[in-house]
Amino acid sequence: MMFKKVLIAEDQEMMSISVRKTIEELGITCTKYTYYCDDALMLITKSLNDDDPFDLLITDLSFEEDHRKQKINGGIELIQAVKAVHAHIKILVFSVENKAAAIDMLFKELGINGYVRKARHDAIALKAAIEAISNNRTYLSADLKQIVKQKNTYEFDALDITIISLLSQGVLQKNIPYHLQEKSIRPSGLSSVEKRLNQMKEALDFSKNEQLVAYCKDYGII
Amino acid sequence: MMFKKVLIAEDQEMMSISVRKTIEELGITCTKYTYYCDDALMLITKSLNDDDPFDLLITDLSFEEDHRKQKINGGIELIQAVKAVHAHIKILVFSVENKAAAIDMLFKELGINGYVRKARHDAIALKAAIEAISNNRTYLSADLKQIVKQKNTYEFDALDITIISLLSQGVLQKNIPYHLQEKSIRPSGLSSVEKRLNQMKEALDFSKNEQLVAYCKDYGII
DNA sequence: TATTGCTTTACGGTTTCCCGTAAGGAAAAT
DNA sequence: ATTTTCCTTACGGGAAACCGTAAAGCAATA
Repeated sequence: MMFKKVLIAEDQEMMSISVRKTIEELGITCTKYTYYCDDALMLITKSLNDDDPFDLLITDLSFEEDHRKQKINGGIELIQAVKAVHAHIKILVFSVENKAAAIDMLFKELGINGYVRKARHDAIALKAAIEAISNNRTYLSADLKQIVKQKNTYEFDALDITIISLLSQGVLQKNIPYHLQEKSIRPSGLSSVEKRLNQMKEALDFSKNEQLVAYCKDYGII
Repeated sequence: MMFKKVLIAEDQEMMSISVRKTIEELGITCTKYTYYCDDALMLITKSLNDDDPFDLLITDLSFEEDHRKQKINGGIELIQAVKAVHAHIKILVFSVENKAAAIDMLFKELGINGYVRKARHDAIALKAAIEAISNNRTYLSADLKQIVKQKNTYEFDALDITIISLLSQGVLQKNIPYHLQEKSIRPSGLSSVEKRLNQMKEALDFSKNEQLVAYCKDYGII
């Protein structure tokens, strides 16, 4: 039972054009699209009020800021907001993100129905995903399934991220306890800071803080 | 004088579709496309041999690896290889990259003719870029021009980049002289390393190495 | 209340880093 | 050849980070 009404939230105009074209090729005629998260939520709520709801939301994860200030920042927040008003809409995420932990979270915590990565054969993958979801299955491409399985990445929590952020801003390690107290983050002792840094370095097989900063920058953690 | 023959090197199928569509809308009918760098170079050389050369290459920067092992890795290498066989072809880079240093390098060192970022209004930007380049102008969108202009007060040279790379890989500062000697980079003394680090931190108003690593990651310097 | 187990904090010794100063060395100028 | 200048290297004292261990806090349990 193919979808009838689809909403596309994607800020790259070129990519949005392609998604529309692909949808069209599947014979879905009632398609709306937007370049902004706030608009996407607005269209969803409006369609509910009009008693003509969307069946599927195809959304990117990263949206760039511009002059139009948004309340909703990024695809994750959008999915949460949409789920809050329209719990049963199917959601297909279409993004370049390929970090196992992040994708795993999308399925487990946000309950998305499919994930297609912007990559070499994304057009065919997108069609397959829409097809699968319309038949009440979930979709995740084979290569990503493997990556998700072997996710042995360290889970950074708020304390970890705060510590590394402070370091990357030039705060002396011995002064970090003061900053943590200001933010009411516990534990805040210098030894705890040292312990956490050692845990992170141990888990990732690093020896220096500089490596942690580089790693967190690479993976968008800070 | 609009282009007649255009080659598209772009590994994301969806994005490639959109680029083709955009080109078509400009009235350019002789278009070839490929998902691989090696194929792109091959098509360029073949067109030269056939005495029917391409006028314009539109290429992405990042290409993902897959089962087809490539000699040319990424858009930068592709541009260098293409320039080597066909010096006068116009080159338009179409990428998500928004690091000032990287984009600046593309124009100054690789001599590209235009840069369009994959972003909100990329379709209209791509058309404008092709239009501009066909009139022997270069193209860089206004927002990126600003970023490139106000780029770093400090010019990182090979020594700087090597030092910061080593730090970000976990090498102890006191061991850096050894690594520099292995790479035959001079000066290599520990004091010189310290001096350089201080120069960089002074110029950027930083106090710790962690800040330098974060900065260089942000601007794509390492 | 006392015990147990766990987490957080405090402390001291060692290593590394930081920073100023002085010595060494090469190239240019006289 | 000598001086000047600039850059590189060496060294040493003090600050910060690193690391192990011990003490203190705290919650759960009996």
